[in-house]
Amino acid sequence: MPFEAIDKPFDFPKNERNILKFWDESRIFDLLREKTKGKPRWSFLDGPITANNPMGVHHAWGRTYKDAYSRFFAMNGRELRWQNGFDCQGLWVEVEVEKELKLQSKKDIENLVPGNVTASIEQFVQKCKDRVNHFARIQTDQSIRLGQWMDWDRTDADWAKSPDERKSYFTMSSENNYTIWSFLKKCFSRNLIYRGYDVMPWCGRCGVGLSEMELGEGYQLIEHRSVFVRFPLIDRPGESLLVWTTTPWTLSSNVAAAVNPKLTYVKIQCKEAIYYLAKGALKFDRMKMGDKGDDDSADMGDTKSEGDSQNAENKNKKGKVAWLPGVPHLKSIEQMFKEKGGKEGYRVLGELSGADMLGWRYQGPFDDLPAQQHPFGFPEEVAKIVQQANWSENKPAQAVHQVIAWDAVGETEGTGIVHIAPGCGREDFILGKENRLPPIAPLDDNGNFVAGFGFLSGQNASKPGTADLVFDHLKKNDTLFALERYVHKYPHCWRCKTELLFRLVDEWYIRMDWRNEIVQVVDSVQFLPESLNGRAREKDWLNNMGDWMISKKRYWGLALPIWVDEKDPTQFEVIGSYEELKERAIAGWEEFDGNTPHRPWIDQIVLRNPKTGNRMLRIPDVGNPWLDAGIVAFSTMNYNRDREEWNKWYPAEFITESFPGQFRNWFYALLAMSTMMTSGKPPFRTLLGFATVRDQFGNPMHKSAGNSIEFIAAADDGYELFAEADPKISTQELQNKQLPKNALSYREELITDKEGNSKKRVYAKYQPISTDVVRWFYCRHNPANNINFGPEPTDEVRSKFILKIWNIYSFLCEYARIDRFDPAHPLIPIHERAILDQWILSDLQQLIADANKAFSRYQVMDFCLQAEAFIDEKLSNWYLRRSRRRFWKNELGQDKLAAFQTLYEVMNTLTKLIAPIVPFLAETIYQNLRLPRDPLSVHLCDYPLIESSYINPALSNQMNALLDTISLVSSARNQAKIKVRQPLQEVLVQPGNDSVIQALERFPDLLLDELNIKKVTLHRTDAASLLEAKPKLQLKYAAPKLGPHIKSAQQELLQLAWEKVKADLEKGTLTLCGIALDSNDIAIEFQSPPGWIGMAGKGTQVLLKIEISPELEAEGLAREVIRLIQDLRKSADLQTQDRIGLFVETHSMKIKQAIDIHREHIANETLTSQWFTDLPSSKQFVQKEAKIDQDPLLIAIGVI
RNA sequence: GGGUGUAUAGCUCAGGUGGCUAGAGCGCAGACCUGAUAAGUCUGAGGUCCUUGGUUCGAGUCCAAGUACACCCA
Repeated sequence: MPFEAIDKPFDFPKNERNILKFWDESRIFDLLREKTKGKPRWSFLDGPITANNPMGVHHAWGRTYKDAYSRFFAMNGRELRWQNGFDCQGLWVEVEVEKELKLQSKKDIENLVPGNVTASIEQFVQKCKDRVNHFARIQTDQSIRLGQWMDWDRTDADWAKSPDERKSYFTMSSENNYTIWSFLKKCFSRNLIYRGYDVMPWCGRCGVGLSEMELGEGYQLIEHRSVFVRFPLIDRPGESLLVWTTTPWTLSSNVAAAVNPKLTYVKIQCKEAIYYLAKGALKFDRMKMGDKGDDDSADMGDTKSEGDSQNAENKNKKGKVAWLPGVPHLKSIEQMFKEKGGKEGYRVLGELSGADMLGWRYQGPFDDLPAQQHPFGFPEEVAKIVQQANWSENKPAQAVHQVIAWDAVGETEGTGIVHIAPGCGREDFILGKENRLPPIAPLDDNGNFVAGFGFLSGQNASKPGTADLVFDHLKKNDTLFALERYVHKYPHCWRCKTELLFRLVDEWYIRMDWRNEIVQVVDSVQFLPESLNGRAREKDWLNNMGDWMISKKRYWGLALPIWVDEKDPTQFEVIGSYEELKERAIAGWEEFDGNTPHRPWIDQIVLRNPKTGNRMLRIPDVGNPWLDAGIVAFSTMNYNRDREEWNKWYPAEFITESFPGQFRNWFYALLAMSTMMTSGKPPFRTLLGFATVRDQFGNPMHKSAGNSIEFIAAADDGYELFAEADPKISTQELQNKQLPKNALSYREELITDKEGNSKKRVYAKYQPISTDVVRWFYCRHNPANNINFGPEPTDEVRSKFILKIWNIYSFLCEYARIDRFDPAHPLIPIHERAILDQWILSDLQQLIADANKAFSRYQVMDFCLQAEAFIDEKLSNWYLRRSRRRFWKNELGQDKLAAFQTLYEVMNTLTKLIAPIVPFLAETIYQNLRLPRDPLSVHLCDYPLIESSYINPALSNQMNALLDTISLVSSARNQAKIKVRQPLQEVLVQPGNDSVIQALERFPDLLLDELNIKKVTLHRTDAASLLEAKPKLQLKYAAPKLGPHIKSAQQELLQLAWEKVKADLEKGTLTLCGIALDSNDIAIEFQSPPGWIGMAGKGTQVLLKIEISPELEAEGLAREVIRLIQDLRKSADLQTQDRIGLFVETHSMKIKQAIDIHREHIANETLTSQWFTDLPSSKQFVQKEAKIDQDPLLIAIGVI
């Protein structure tokens, strides 16, 4: 039976859980799939979520879009795949597993089973799989809680299956991995796969190289010690190059020194020694930025703010180097010479060009190390490659130290002579190759010195103690010139925050010289929202990106199917499938078969090189995880097993993901891989990007910042946020400034932070938000902008939308139940219903049209805002407010029935319109409204289409005109300071357009009731104006006609009498400064005449008579009395339909008389069935002392 | 260092092709309405439309330079 009573207050989160149960038990999702089976397809491709942690509220944004659009298209009768995806492989999982197992390094991983690397990796990989499965299941449950409909793995039996057999896709599945193999094979057969040697940023903790893109994410301003070193010149006894470096450990691997041949250098004598350095470097103020000659004196008076350097984040001010507080500012090099020279100071002996110095040979600071003495560089493996690739002469580094040319050398950083270590820096490496110098690569995977570096071997390069060892060594051989503390921006591992090192490594790449093919594909897909210019961004990335580095020296991930000839590292092959591997394997197949294509099992496989007959071994590297995610347009759509089926779903109609980063990540991988796999068919038609979730103050969300919110906390559990500060700050201040308001409770704690400072932390606890609120919150937002999420913004959405629609629904149920309204009753034809009914149904059709348009264009925000406006401005605030009395009537007559049928239809339709966005709320309302003949669930209904016979544009215009007019009159009332409760006699309206006239002729009652006025009189349009008129030029139209005469025309217009202007305009032309203008060119402003209250807007004028007769006053007083009684009824918790006994007592004759005159009216309004002449003594009665104006009034009521 | 974008009320944001006496929501203040409302209505306070120059009768809007921030790239 419809219209069950509704709990007050209503527990929305609990209700959502009940709805989930209902969907489950009644198999609603299955029924939907049955309903849409065989219908036209709408292909959605899910971008996989990283299965590494429980969901945060930020995950809900994209998942809400995915669900809302899926549900819409399903209601629209389209068939979907409903497949969710999990991203499983990669370093992020490994890092978390390492934390779990408390492992510090790759060495620890390989020693999990002591002494057995293979077994250790096997165990580690298994832990990674376990973690992925664990969190995939949690995310599945949480997504279900979000209301996301996908074909989920729900039962233990589902989760016991292999990833290949589950309903969601997993990038760790064998299918996914083998499909990537086939992609790599295609690349290989086009000769695009190569092995590259390069110096890369390297994280010694993770043991991986970082790509350029990862590098950018981890720059921090930190302090290092930099050093000035002397390189003694071999053919010039007593003379030295002066060299500066911020990475002392790289001096061990020095090979050359670079100068700029175009710069001028100076020869300086200080004490007995002679030094060479760049002329410009000598006196340069090293605290200034060196880029531009920026010596303008514009920063006068800036000294105060410069001195104010307590700011830890010392901003990079104009021309100033960013610096840390507490670190001494840098000395100039000249100052160092002065200090070293004592009384004698220093002398400049001469100048020379950098070009003159080229070829000078010098003695390196670490020439006695074995590493410096090994031909072709060091260590052995590197030397081998260098020799093979013919990058250098057959000499050790120590024998080739010399001055080389590099035009990037400047004189504003260091000494203008740059220490070059080709094994420790990217530019150094390139320079080394150009000059045929052998590289020395000092570090192993963990950032420790390898053997061959004497006392340095085994030391970690980024530990400060290592720098001390270097300094000691330099002091011992008397090459240390000066030490200093130095501040710079230095890259860190974005994942574990360790300082990065630069290291010579070999990695595998896909050459991307076929990027134009991808660009063409990009041209054929749609990027939304348009304001983001996604296509341009993607193209920009494609045109600027380097080759794609696909390898990582780790354990858990795609096993790159590359096998290299054991004896000739230049020969390698890519394997494209399981079958091919089986065919080619000459050893290890038995160990491998039956396992997933992962390490360590795959590592056992040995192939034979058909060209050389040598054995081929797999490279130990795993793949870039974007390969995993980029292949899913194939691996999840049956590309390998059923090409015909794949063709039906490819390309996807729609994808949506958070865009920061994805133009170079998932979007890129998807586009690139699809281009390669299909020779140019796009993987999707429309891409919807959306921005980033912030906290409600606009700050990034971080667990450590206390402002992040877990998804399940927002949905069900409630959540705590915290802010912290110095204990001296009062708790109150923290609450006011740094925490959102409206918390349920607060608590505070004293803590000690990492630096050992004691801090006060204040926690604020909030109630759960409920997922419908979260979903509407996201959908109503512009996807191009970041969204600020928190208790206050979500509260706003709750009251603005969820509660508003809920209250209308609750009103409908309450009265429908009282009146036993039967929705199955034959419908009253629309033209026989009240004007309000016709109007709201007409405007509802517009909303239906807007909804269909917005959803099918992937602009759901437009619909949400229109729905909010419809519900608030039209339905709640006008239709229902003006219709309430129709529902209060005693008997169920035609008009009341029409009102019920109308409100029922509006609510029923609205429910379907919003169902894709707020599925729980919609289902709840629908279930309480539906008839037995209706579909079992709102989600099994068809999405509403417009009913054209309901559409009545003229009526909409009239109603808008009426609302405008009402707004004018109530503004006038407000100005006159007469409450609406006080009836007034008359309002005059001079209409500005036909809609106002029609409205006031058709339905004046709406205006009179709303404004509590007895009579409205239409003032003739052609009569004299009600208000005093002031004509002004409408510049938008008049200006082009008047041109330079505008000012004089304005003057002339001021002089003219209004009657004359009006008469001229009615004739058609008004001439100013000899130029003909028409009525469009003139705007008219109005002022009310003295003694009247008037308003004007949109051409309409209203004039309100404010005289109050004794009759009107009595009526007003009666209404005051009614309101007071109603208040009392409400505060006494009476039921709406309870009948009461009433006692009223006052000394005011006016009020007494008003009550007597309106006795019957008061009784009707307040459901009074018995008037008491004495104060009833019964306990059932409640009483209240009230006041009308200054007169006291005693009221008592009780249920009878 | 290069590219792109943004800069409007305390906060979040609107403001095609120049006509603006610059708007909305939230927040704030006052009044009002209310037996669906956890709401709503009306009014008010609050802006150097980032800065400086230019084009124009007229610039939030167009142009140039600068500053700050964001994103992308190196």
